[in-house]
Amino acid sequence: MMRCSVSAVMGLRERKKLAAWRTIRSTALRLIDERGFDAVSVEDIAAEAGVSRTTFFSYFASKEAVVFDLDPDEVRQWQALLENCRTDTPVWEALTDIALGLARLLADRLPLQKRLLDQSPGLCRTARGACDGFEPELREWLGRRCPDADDVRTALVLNTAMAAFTTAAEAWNPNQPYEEFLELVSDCLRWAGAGLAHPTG
Amino acid sequence: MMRCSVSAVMGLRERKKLAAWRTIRSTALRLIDERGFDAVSVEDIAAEAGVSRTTFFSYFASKEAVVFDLDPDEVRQWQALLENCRTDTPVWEALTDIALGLARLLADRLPLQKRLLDQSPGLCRTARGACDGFEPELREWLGRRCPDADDVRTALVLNTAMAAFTTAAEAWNPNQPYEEFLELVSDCLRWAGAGLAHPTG
DNA sequence: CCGAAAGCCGTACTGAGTACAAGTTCTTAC
DNA sequence: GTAAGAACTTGTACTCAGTACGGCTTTCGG
Repeated sequence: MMRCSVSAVMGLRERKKLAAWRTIRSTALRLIDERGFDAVSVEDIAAEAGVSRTTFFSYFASKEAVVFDLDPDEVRQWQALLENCRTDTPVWEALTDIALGLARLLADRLPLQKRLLDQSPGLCRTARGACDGFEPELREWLGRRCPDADDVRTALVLNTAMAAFTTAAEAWNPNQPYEEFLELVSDCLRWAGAGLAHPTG
Repeated sequence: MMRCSVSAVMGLRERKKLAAWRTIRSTALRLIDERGFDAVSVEDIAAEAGVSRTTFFSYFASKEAVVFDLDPDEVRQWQALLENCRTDTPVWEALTDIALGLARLLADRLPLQKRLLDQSPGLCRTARGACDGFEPELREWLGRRCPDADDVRTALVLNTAMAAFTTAAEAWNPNQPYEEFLELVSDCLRWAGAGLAHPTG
């Protein structure tokens, strides 16, 4: 076991799985972009991607997941982002860095996601999905980072940071250059960090 | 039209509608409390309440709505809360007052809702529902209150306040006295208002 | 009391999500 | 290389939320 030839780096099975994942996802995004989220059924996606409906649901937990789930590569980057985080800076600064890192990580797909959210009412419910998917890992990270802190306070920090990120995502116009979004994220986190009871500074 | 006899205060039609609403709602909460959200179908609720499935959906937009929607009486109280808000205090203070007023308004049902959320995975997705339902009106209120403010900043204030409220609701144990929850709401809003970048104060 | 509006119900449909058994493809240990 | 077995795919069949609609009953206004 664990031979080191090229094909053993990632077995045929794994490679096929990743390829299927990407085919399904890109097919789904294309169709949804063309017709709108509600006008595309899972059936349509599966057929167009050349798999069965059953298989679609073995890759994605729901129809919405196909819009929001991360590519395995991106998952690795996201994990690296959390791991390589400086531990000598204040928590809020570290969180800001993570938020900006995440924003950069999502640069390819967020504009599309934003457009879909803006036009597809059926997707609004999960608007938070764009960011909520990262909550469990972030929570864990925060717990490791501040093991002695008050639970409520920690949760508040996390939820507020996510609210700031979401606010930036909502305010941003996907036709603007991505830099604008990064600045919005930065602004929102700075404001929330400084305290919203104070007048704008 | 517009006679002032007793029966004209609220026509028979309206009274029946309100009665039906309350019957459906209380039936639903009872069943869901007994068996869990996912183990109760809309069919069950409708049957037990003595109406048709169709009628259920004419009263509630979704199965989740029956858990979170406000009683018309509560809607009036909620609107009054927004209207009677002092305009001479800083926004964040006013928001804190509203949050506390809302918490008091929900005192009857929030413990039950919290219990349901804690145990019913199917409801988690809408966890925000407990508070998101108030967003549109709050947003409007904020817009009226600060017509000249930066849109992003305003949205951030709103989203952060809701995050604080949600954090309190998540942290609170429904078996604790309700006072604890009110204090949590107050704490979370105070912290967020003071700025999360600063150490606990 | 009569017409119009509002409300209720049964029926029938779409589409998401799950369960499962049978078939296919890859892996691995020999 | 091959055979046992794990992992993956697929079709089928089901449950349930949510929508559309036509017909019936109740209430309202005059």
